[in-house]
Amino acid sequence: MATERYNAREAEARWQKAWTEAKVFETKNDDPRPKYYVLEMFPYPSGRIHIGHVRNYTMGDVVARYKRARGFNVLHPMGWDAFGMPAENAAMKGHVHPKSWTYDNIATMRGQLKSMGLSLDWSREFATCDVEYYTQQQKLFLDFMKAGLVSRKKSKVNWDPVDMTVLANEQVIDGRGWRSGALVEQRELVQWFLKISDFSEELLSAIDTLDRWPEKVRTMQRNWIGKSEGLRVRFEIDGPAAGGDPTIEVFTTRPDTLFGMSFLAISADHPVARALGEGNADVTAFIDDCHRIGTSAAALETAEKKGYDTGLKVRHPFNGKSYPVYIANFVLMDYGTGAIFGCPAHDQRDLDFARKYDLTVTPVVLPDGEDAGNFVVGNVAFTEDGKLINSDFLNGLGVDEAKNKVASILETRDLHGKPAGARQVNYRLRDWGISRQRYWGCPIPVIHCDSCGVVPVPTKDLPVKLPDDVEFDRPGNPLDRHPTFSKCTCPECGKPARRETDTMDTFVDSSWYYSRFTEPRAGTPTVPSVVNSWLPVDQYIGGIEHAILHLLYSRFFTRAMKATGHVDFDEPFRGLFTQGMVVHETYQTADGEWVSPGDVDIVTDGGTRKARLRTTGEDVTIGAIEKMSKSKKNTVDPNDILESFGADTARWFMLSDSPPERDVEWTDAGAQGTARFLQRVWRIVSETSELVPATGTAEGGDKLALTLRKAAHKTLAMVEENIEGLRFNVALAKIYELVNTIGSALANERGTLEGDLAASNALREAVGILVKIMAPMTPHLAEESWAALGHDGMLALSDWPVLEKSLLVEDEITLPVQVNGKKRADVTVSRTAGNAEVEAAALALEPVIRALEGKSPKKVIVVPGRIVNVVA
RNA sequence: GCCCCAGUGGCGAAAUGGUAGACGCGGCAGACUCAAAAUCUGUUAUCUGCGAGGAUGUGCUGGUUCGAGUCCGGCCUGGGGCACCA
Repeated sequence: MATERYNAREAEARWQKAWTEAKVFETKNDDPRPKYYVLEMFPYPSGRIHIGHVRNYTMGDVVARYKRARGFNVLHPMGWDAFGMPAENAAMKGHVHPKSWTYDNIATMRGQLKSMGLSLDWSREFATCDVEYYTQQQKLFLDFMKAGLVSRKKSKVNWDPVDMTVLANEQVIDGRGWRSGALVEQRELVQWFLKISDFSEELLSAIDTLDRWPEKVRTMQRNWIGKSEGLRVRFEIDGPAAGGDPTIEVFTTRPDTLFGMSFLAISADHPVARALGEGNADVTAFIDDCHRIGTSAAALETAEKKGYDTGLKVRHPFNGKSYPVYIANFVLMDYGTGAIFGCPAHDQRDLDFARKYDLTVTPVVLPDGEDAGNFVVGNVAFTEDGKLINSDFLNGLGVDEAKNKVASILETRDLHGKPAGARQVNYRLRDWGISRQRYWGCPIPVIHCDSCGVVPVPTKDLPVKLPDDVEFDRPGNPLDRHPTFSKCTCPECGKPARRETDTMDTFVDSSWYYSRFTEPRAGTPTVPSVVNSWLPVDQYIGGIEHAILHLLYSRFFTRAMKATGHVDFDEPFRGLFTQGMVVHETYQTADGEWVSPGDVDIVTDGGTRKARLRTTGEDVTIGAIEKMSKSKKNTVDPNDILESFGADTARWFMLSDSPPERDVEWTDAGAQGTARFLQRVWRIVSETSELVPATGTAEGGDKLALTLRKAAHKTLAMVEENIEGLRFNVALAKIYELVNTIGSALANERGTLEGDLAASNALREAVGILVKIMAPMTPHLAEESWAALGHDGMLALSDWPVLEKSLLVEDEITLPVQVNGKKRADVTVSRTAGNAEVEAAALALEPVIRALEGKSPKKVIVVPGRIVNVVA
């Protein structure tokens, strides 16, 4: 058969051009068909697309192309999450302006994405660093201010005392600044916040409505919001008050354990701690020590638990005893009241602390089945339910009863003019600090006036544009030292004033871009009628690493935009899918240098794989399969893949094998296998077009014709089901099976196919279905094949095949037969056979009789259409 | 440290509580070829057996069930997130 090989490079460029020229993927807002909005998380323009992008955008594209074929008006846009630190780092390192660095990167990456053949509406593209985009974002900010959703308060930052600059958490390594190596300090700055905590309850309860989100993401968000019901308890200071207030208030979810108290601990930032620190060098030293741990929760909680005994005592509300007050490095000022009471027997952290400082451990909750006389707590706290002991009037109660009793008493008792206790619902979720002391972000549009205070920039004066003439020759915020940026006049009184130099967290940019795509050039943030018709996003696809922050901020932002009239819906993402990462083997030379896969040859020597350095032939060690990272050099550049194999191979391979939510490993051998498979499909298409030139209708037929038709329609049904469920790897496996069926028919039944019209029409139908169901994954090959089969017009514009359900029904079914849960035989029965009939047939089988060893069955379980289990 | 997730052949994996290993990669054997590549066919969990077959097997461990990779309890290992990386 003189079939030419499929030339991916040539065909892909040709079809990409044809799609662009015909504007096939440009979406109209007034199209009457039902809408479908599919969106992948937009990329940060780091310079080159990453293999993870290839995977993410291929998945979205499969959905987009599939839904388009099924008759939807599909919106599938792309843009750039273009503000952020790397541009400034590049500016400091390479003397290139963040703006040109970013836009150059975008140009490169746009080209790479285009070569993937994604069905994107490029006419809607924007970058968040476009002045047009951040102007609208500034308008939103001003509207949020008006609506009372913005606040200013003091909050902590990591401060590098040598570079004199604020550091991001990732720039703090082992407590030191990444460039200077100086010990990082905490500083308090007055910063801008969005009041996400106003929506804590709403964001929590609405999680129940997100039924097309992964359960694990919903759980993570629930835990993050962290609703807890507890009691604020005020303890009287035993002796002179520090700082005026004669009491210290704690928040606890376990008021039932009050009688097990052995200390009270306050945060290093608690007003009492600060008051004690004044004029006391020891206290100050301890507080400074706490501040050096950093600001990240992970650092705080993995640090060794330390406390400082202040010498202060508090009086217990019930037993009248005094307990020591510690300043402790694990108590957070941001959560609750910044103070806790410690009950070591029933809280692990308190127990660790008590053991370290030799404090008493009194169990007050007795596990069921334990004896109060012998029960002791060792090094594991008991945190579950039980009966109260050693607790005076609470003895014998359950945990919940005891909590209620304590709350009822304390909320009616007076302590220095206020109730001694108050029930409170508390959330872990904190307000969203959006201030960044950096250049490459959206300027916060406010002005500071000595007379008028904080004044919003009037809308007519927007945008507050980032100046281009900035220098990165030293660390710190270039906006601060810019000669004119901060100089302005107060819009209210006209006196000289200062412009805010903080810019916004880049999470703000990504919290509403999905709405902007619906009308990306509008002079308002959104056009409500348009955005309300498109949103919510039907299918959002992105990395699991965004499970909490980005997705929660977006959910909040949508509500804030609703409150200010920009949108009229609550939840931005109806369906969410979180994909796994792309991983790769690592390679290391004998002296520990990491080696890139591109510099390594893999050889198989007697069944074992070995790796050699291509240049020198030196053996290198094959290491663990890990997340691709620059430091381990185990990255694969998608460009190489696209150039050597073509987009369809890259796309197909990214979808095959691994389930999309799991990590996937890129292997060269796998890519080659995919390329071979695509050539095989091309041969099948070519042979079919030569063999069956006429267009006939497939119907009826027997033997081969029926086999082919059944295989094609069964595959069609499975592919529909598995694309809808985003199980791409399974959909692909079913396509392989169809190709195997068609391939073996072409190889072994040539005579029938040439002589029997029913068979040849069935072949043609099967190949046509094959091409169409592959089109979402390998669109270029599918277009080329469609044309080769003699069709006019683009496949991208044609409909999905119509499923003939009658072909899915089988007359006979084969059921496995188990004896005591072990499979012993198969039984083939009519589809309509009743349970008694199936049972009789199963018991008559020779292997079943043998397995029963003469015993009579006690019970026979027949699950219709599934299985027979004989219990002996 | 806290929250969440994953673990199945040599490898990637499949499996509404119902035949564990579909499909692919790799390997092995064969066909075609002067030869190679490409292609095609067969085979491929482990142990045992000439074979029919039998036994074992889904990270470890205990449980629920007629039946558990799947559900529940306790562990182990790896990964993601932890509020200024995006």
